[in-house]
Amino acid sequence: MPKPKTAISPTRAENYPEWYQQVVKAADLAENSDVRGCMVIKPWGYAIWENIQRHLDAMFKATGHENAYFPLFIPMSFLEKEAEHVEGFAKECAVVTHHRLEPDGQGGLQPAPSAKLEEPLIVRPTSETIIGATFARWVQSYRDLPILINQWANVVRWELRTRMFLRTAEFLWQEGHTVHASEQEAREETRQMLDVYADFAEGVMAMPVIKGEKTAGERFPGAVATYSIEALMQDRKALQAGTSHFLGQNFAKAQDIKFQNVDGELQFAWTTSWGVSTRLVGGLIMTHSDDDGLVLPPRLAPAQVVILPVYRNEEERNSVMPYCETLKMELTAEQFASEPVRARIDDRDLRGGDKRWQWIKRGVPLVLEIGPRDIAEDKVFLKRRDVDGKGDPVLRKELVSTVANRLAEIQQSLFERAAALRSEASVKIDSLEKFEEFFAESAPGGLAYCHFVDSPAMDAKLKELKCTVRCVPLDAPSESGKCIFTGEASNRRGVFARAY
RNA sequence: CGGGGCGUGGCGCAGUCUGGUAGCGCGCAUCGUUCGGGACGAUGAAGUCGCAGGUUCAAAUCCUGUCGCCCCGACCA
Repeated sequence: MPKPKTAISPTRAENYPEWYQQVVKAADLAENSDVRGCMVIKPWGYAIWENIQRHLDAMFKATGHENAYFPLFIPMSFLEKEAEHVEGFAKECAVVTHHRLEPDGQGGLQPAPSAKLEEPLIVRPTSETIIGATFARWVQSYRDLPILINQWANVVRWELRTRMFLRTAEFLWQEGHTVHASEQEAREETRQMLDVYADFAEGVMAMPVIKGEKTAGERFPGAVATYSIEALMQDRKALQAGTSHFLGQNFAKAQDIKFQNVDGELQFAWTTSWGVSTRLVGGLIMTHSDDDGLVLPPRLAPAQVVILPVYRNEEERNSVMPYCETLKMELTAEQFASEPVRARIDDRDLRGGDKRWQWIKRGVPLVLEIGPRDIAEDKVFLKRRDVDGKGDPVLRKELVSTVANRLAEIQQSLFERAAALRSEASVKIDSLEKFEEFFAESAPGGLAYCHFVDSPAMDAKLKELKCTVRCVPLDAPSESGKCIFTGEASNRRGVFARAY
């Protein structure tokens, strides 16, 4: 049987969405569950999420936030308090109506009519309302502010069409919720957390992002302003990777979050909320992976170095294994990005080629093979995941002293590769004609920077082209121009793209 | 909610039109030969054919009902 050229089939070029599914499967990240739209996150995928959590959590704490936990259930009436919020989420809420089951008389179960809840509970799609109601009790004086809270949780949004990690009915995330005495402070918080997300995405995930503000149509329901980080995937579609919302006094008024200021006057507080989810894992996959499977940036890799012992018999094993064990200890004594290098030995009773390909598909940055021949020369055989080729022999001593540098190099090169794709796919467009060409069905697409003014005409055109306005970049220079859709005057460009 | 498709060992499928002993590939287990880029051979374990009725001497196959899943659309802070 001829060896397939690539570990993943189809390739990205052949069928990108199918390639994505196959990578998730081949890398052992997750699988579909018995519940529609919900996935089982497997150990390798969950370990990546844990690394994401660990880094973000440290960044949240470094900016003064504390973790807390609020209920999974929210009384239905809470959702009704903020009109726009209802509009946004009501259509996709799971509702709990009973608290007991009973036999249905046909061998099955049914909700007991006598156990019907007086007021239905919804499973949180996001927690602004319940957290806001709680905050209302916590806040009385300006001395109680600011409140800076984060929670790690699961939420449910009954999406009709789901894709693993990118959009699932239940997903894991963190949601930050803060309360401030002044508008300015709340606005600064919103922007600070957007910066945290961007720093994390670029520094830890090696995923370049654009920081920007959402247009009115794309705003979080109930928010005054929504900011996001937007990343470009390898198929040139954009992915919203994180959002930070300035909620103004909307939720404070809806939920009665009031305090007395220095002058004894009663005022509504200013709130923010911000979140990222397991969708980041989807972004990670689509930013770096190739036709042999997942490619992990070292800072998030559950294992940064995997050692594969090669031996044919017990005698060889007895010399190879201790060599590997010592090497592993030497490697884990090294530091990369202020953490011990994560190395592991794969001594499973599997064929060598099989094992090697498993780790390639799982995206491990460095894979080492060590057999009697290497030991004789005090070498290891090193394969770097992000570059083509079989690998090279390296002196053991040299490997140990350079492992941190090599990981840093991979981290850097992944970022640069992604940034290069993005700049190649980014263009300024100043006419509707060019815009239509750029987003034509047959065109590769990408990021189009255009002058625009929100209008029904624009919405219609975007819908026709299956394209969306992603954001107005915060670092966009002010320049005068004309909206490509209506010709109205505009002083800033927005980013347009097809999106997930 | 509209259109289409599919439910058969762990996974992927054939068999259904034309009713007659449930099959194939992968995976799994054992043994042997192999082994530095995805091995090969032999043997073996594993399925009440989504569920419930009906027709029939006989149903994976035909009929009725029902449940579930997938794809396309609509929807998607």
